[in-house]
Amino acid sequence: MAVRQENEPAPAQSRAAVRRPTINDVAALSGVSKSTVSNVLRDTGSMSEATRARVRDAIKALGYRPNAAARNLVQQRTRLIGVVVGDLANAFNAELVKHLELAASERGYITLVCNTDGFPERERRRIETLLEQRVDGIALLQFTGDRAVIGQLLAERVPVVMVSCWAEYADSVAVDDQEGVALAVRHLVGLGHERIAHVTDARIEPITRRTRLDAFERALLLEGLKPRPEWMLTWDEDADAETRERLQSLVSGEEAPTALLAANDFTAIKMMEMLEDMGRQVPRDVSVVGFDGIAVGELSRIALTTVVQPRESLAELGIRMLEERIESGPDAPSRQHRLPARLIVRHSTAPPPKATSRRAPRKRSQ
Amino acid sequence: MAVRQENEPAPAQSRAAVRRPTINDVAALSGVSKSTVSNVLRDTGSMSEATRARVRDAIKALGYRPNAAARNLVQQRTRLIGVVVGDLANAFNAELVKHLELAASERGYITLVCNTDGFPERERRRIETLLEQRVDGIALLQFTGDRAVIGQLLAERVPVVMVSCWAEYADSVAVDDQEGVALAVRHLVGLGHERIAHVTDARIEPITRRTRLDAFERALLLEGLKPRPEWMLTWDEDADAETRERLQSLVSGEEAPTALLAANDFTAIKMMEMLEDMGRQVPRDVSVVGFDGIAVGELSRIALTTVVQPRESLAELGIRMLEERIESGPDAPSRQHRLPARLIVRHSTAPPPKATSRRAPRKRSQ
DNA sequence: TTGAAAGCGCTAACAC
DNA sequence: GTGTTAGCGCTTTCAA
Repeated sequence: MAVRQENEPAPAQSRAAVRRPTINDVAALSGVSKSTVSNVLRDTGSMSEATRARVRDAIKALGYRPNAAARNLVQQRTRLIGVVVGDLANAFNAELVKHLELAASERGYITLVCNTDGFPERERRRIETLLEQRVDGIALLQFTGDRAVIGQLLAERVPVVMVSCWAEYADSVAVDDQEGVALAVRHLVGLGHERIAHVTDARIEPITRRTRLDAFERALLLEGLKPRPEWMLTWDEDADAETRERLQSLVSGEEAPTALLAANDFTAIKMMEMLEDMGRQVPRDVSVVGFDGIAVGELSRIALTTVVQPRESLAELGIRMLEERIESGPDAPSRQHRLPARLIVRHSTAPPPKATSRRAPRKRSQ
Repeated sequence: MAVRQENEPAPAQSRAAVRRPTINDVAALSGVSKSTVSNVLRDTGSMSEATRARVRDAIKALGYRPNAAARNLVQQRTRLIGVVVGDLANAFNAELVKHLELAASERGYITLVCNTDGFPERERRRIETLLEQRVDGIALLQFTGDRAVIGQLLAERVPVVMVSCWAEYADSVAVDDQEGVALAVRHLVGLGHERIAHVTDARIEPITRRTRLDAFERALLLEGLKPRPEWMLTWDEDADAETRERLQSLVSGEEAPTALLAANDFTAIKMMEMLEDMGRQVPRDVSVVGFDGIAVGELSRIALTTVVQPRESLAELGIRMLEERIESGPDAPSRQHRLPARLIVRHSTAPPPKATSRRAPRKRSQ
């Protein structure tokens, strides 16, 4: 091992990143001007086949690759888009990001993925970075953070699309929460459940949380059931014990709910776990329905009945909307889309333990 | 809806992305030269407090934000790093990417995430894009693709680090597969298992696959057990039925294995599903051990005994190695790290159904 | 302490 | 068909 002397100069190669050939090198080698090279690269202008061939050869010989920074600088667009996500480790988000990356890439965009872990400070810094990069647009996913940020972005006239969340004043694409929740409630009622509780997740973006909760109450009402405030739980990862306690007291009463509708799959699975810890079987004692349709739910040991969000379409449409926004500029009116939800019935739902009422099953146009 | 005339000029805002203030604007407003502004921004040089304040005010007043493309161009470095991953929807990868993003961002790098779905063509295009962006370095995760690509990158002298996979000639960081597998085997043998099968996944990067398989055989030998080639399965998502058949015949014989060691959690869980489809209980009839330590395994309904990879350390160290490579240039010798594995015993393992031998439990220095 | 000027690698308008 | 030229927004000498 050579010991480095105190004042020895740094080793040769150090960070002097290998010099890459530029368009000038190509021009010199092929004996044309750099605009001709540029024209060949971008397939514009017109030139003789011979010239084109010579340029192509030079490019290959040198291993030339255009420098995006230079192009960005002069074109004033980067074909970069930022994707801001709370938690990539969440399966739903990961799948969404994956499809966003695909859709973006098919349209010639590169994605910069930013994981904020829900910290507003981190989020602010990430967005700042994205703006320095002059991203052409930003996709906000399951945005749990400071909503002021959105307003600020809009004020800066940066193209923004909300994917799987919602803001009145910004382009948004999300699942039809209302219909999704209604599907779930109808399914449970169809099985004979009349006492249905709702469990939401503190980390769901507030507007979506509110929407799903409202949809839940409305759906109950439509089924002739009365929403009970004490049956609305919020699960908070940071206050696990508290949730457990509330759930415990909820299910141990005589008039305990026979079904739980969770605002997402993650929570649904958590609830299954908790219930079984407490000695309640799912679905024998309590039915559980989720929302999202993440892959884990398919496992036969989980077999979660759930409302599926069309992740691929959400991503696809989100990117399309973002691109349109980029094209049309900040003054075009904002657009919102709701995509249809779909119920998948598996084995976490069953009729309630004992029939608590004898009213005839209601026919509904599904 | 206004109908657009044939030769009408395009609408005003259209894609003429809002003009952002430049360093010149700041210089003009604060009455200094742009080099002074630059110095204030980068906190270099020396200037009077008054000047600094004036420049700061101008920056704030204009909402100025430096343009990364311009900086990249002149500095010949981008602080961008590419992360190439096969499948983000895979929980292990998603977590790794998440931690890579964090570690990178803490060091001032931005990550470009590329999902290849294992298609060599897509992978090649993505890497090409990364190189056009002049990323400072690339992290290859669970790299299943064309290994020629790595050689090519190395030949181009691009800083590369393999995270959770291995290449002799490139910087690599991975878990200690050998020790991990040994832990699992010892655990099973300790429970009394003597007939242990191995199931790998066709999508695991070949070298890792090989390493784990070899480690498995070696561990068996060390325990005085004989590896049986017919007990080495490969699960292939695209040939699900075939795997099922092989598994079926494997477990239906008289001398069937009483335990399965899978090369990753995903496969382990798949095997649990298949076994239970076939009417075998886990762990009553067959024990199953995984490898990775993904979150799903923690669910009480899954409760997978598994070898945990230290994802956070892998990511952290991977980024650090990449940065060092960026600093030291392509000629520094390559470095490899193995991180310790940890066994987590949950409820997918138990003693074999009937004691098949009475040999005394062996004491081992763990 | 500050400024002038060159130039990073490319595109695009225009000339020839 | 092909070349010339003027930047894009910044950093970085080097002078003043």
